[in-house]
Amino acid sequence: MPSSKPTSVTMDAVYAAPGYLFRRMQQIAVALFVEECKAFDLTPVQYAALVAISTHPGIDATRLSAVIAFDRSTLGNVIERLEAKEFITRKPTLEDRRVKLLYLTKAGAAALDNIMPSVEKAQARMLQPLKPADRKTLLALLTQLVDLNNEASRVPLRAEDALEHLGKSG
Amino acid sequence: MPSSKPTSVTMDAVYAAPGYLFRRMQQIAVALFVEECKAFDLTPVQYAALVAISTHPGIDATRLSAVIAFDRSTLGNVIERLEAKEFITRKPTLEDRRVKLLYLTKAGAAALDNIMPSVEKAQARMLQPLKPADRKTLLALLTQLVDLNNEASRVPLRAEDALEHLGKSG
DNA sequence: TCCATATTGTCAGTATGCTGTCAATCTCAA
DNA sequence: TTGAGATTGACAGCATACTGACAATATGGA
Repeated sequence: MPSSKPTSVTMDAVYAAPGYLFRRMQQIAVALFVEECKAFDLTPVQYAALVAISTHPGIDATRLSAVIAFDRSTLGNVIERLEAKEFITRKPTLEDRRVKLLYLTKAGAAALDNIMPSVEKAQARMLQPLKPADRKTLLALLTQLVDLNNEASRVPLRAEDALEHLGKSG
Repeated sequence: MPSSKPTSVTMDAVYAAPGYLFRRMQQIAVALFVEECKAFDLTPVQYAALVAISTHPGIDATRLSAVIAFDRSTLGNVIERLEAKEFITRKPTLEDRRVKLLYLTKAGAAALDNIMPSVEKAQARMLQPLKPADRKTLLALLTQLVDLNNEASRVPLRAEDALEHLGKSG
């Protein structure tokens, strides 16, 4: 039974690794979102962006990326697609000719209203298999962990950044 | 306070949604993995594939996709890259001319040995911010949830599939 | 004012992930 | 044995994600 080779990794070790479990849950979460929301032509990412733009009308792309913890590069394409669907508009500003401010269109606002119940159903389904008490525990620990690990990701969440554009001319 | 408009979503609702938290933790987990393992030229996905091939020498791509819960399409590219790095080899078989069996090369086995400590360090860092007891709780709930939601993802985990190829000629 | 520096949106390149399709091949029942 | 149906690897197309670079523009100090 003993061997001269280094201890080899087993699949069980992989299955028990937090990184593997997070990847798997992300996979599952997206699948459930897509299944519940397929009628609305919005991905989870596009949905989050839409909510942020709805909450912060006139935000610019860089600020938006901080508010939803998205890479700036990735966000460019997301914005492009949301604009193609006519859910948002991009308006240049005279104050700073580099930035383009983002606004929800009527269609975008309507889409948001319509999709909400399905999003909530998807979110509920993710935790459904757990007992209610366990759901609360998991959610609390996860929230805590994401917050404490915020700086570890390339694009940390900066919810406050959303307010910056208000102070510019106000 | 009452309004004729539908209740609008807030960012706080997004931040508290399990789907958002899972996406965020996945982001963080990958960032930590890459940071710890950047010297080894292996992504988390490539690492998992390598472990599975190491554990199941002579597995084919379809079986492999079931063992690590990966889309078959995606896996093709992953295998391609692992082959380009000469960490694995693909060998056609006479029994079934459609399949190509996967084997670790010496370089692949060495890479796996070398990267292991860094992988473990990355995995540990993900949960580091939590109290030890909370880490155990989170891990247990997460394992449970992933298992119970297994069928929800497009590519459910089928760990047993790995053994199928053994029965063929044995 | 002018210039070093920073910021903004964009782009190219790489790597997951998913849907859907296809040709080659295998299997099994009629 | 043969032909319908399943399986396999491959591919095209779309949508995240990240790295690194770039031109246009802004900003603040010398």
